[in-house]
Amino acid sequence: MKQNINSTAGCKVRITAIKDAMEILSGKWKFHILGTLMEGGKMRFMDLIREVDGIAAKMLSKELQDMEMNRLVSRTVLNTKPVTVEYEITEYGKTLSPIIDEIAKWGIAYRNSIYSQAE
Amino acid sequence: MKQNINSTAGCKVRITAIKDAMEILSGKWKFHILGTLMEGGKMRFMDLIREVDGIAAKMLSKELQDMEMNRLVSRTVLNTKPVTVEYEITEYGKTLSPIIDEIAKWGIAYRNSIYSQAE
DNA sequence: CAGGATCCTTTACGATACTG
DNA sequence: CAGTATCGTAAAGGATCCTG
Repeated sequence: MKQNINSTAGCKVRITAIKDAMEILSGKWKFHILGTLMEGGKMRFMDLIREVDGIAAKMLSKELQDMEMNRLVSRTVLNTKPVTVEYEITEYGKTLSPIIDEIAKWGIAYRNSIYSQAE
Repeated sequence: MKQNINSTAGCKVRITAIKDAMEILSGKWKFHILGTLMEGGKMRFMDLIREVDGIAAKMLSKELQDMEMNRLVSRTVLNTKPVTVEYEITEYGKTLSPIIDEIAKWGIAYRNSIYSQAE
C-alpha cells in the first residue's frame, strides 16, 4: 500500500475527518431531524413526520435507521396496543450540537449579509 | 401569506438557517475544496485537481462556480501564455472556518470513538 | 492550462399503496 | 401507529473527449 503521508501530514487527517463526518451527516434531512429531536426530547415517528415538515415516511425511516446505526439517536419500542416507538437523541448525538450551532449561526449571518448588500 | 410563527418561533429561524447553509455547502466536495484552499492560499485549477484527490474536472469546475457565486472563493484570470487562473478563498469564505473546525473535530472524535469501542 | 460538452451510472428523493 | 415495498423522477457524480 502506498501511503505518501509525507507532504501534508496533519492536513490529511483533517480532510479524512471531514469526509467521515459529512458522510454521516449528509442528506437533506439529518440536521433537520437532529435539530427537532434536540428540542423535542422523546418523539414518536408520527411526531417527527409532523414536525419535520415536508419529509416522507420513507425518508424519515431511512434517516432514522442511519442515525441509529451511528448511535446518534436511540429507538425504543414500547409494547403498547398498536406499538409505540420513541426516538430520542443520544448523549453522543448531542455532541453534534456545536456543529449545528455553528451552521445555524452562519446561516443566519448569511441571510443578513444578503439583505444588507441587496443593492 | 400564512406565517404561523407562533408555536415554535426561534426554532423555525434556526431550521431555515441550517437549510440555507447546507444548501450552499452541500455536495461531496465543497468542504474538501474549502479546506484545501484555506491551507493552500492561491491555487490554480490543476493544483486543486491534484490536491483534492479523486475529484474530476467537471465537478471541480462546477463546485468552484457555485462557491464563486456565493462569494466564498474568488477567481482571477491572469493573461499569461495559455492563461492562468487562480482561485482563492475570500474573507467571507473564511467565516466558514468555525464550521469546518467543528466538523473536523467531531470527525476525529468519531474515529477515536470507533476504535476505542471496537470490541 | 482551464474548462465546456456529452454521455452514462448511481444515488437521493418523493408519492402512493400496503402490512403487522 | 410505525413502518416496508414499489415505482418513478431528478439530481449528483463520473469518464471521456474536445477546444481556446
